[in-house]
Amino acid sequence: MPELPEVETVRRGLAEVVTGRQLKSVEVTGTRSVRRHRPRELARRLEGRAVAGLGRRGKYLMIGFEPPDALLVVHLGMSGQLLVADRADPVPAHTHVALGFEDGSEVRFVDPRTFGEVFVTEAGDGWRPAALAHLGFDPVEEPPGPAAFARLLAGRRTRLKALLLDQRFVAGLGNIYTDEILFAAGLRHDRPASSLDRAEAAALYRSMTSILREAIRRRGSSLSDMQYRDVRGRPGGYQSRHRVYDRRGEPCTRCGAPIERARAAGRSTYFCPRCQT
DNA sequence: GTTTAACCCTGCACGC
DNA sequence: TGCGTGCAGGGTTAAA
Repeated sequence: MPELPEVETVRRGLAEVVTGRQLKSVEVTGTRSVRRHRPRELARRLEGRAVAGLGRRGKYLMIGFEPPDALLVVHLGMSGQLLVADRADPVPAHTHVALGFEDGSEVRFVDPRTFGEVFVTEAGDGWRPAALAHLGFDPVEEPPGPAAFARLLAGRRTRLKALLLDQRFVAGLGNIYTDEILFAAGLRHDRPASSLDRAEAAALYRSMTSILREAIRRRGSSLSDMQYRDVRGRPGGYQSRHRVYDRRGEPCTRCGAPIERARAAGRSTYFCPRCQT
């Protein structure tokens, strides 16, 4: 399931391929993926325009068009992929949107579970569209700093796992990276956010920023066949660095205690019962 | 304000 | 081998 590091990897891969290219056609074959629009609306608003650049806010990918006042926003949901192909290549199952460029290349939005979506919106100031105004800070693009982060935690009684998953608080974390971040910080998922002292808040902030940067460096996490792939269909490499996620019963890499699984914020949650307090 | 559950959907693991 | 069942998860919404 693509989270911030995976979306960032897709953004970088896509930027290399489509920046400056003119969009020739938009073909919509899966209406659920473009549920905010009528099927022809994407084509009407974007065809004939050139790609100005790529951006990202949390798990949302933004393709900006010239003149810079329209954005094609993509959320990959659970199973979404953006794949670069040649127009002549066979079209994979569950391809819902195809962006055709003037040079014959194609960007395909493939999404078996259809939790993802694609929509077009006004760019707004500095690529901050109103449609994404609900998002909290992006921990890679706009890290608030440890002191401000501690202040954000202070007023919240919510448990840490639920808070980190809340896109209105911090944008880009999902189930995998919240568990990895909490382990690295030595904090349990069910600690109320407001119970952290200054050192714990700082540790959480450091873990969050450093794990995300390292995961981006390793091009994200891919856990199984269905899972995330980059724009060329290649898996990421960060899964080998997972210390707790999907490791129930395996020994903690730090203390040897078996990793446990619990239900938190409606999600499977993996943690070390000894290292995380 | 916070928490829980349901919903959308498909592939896959599992038990029989 | 084949079938049915339950689970997985991101985001939104409703209910508690």
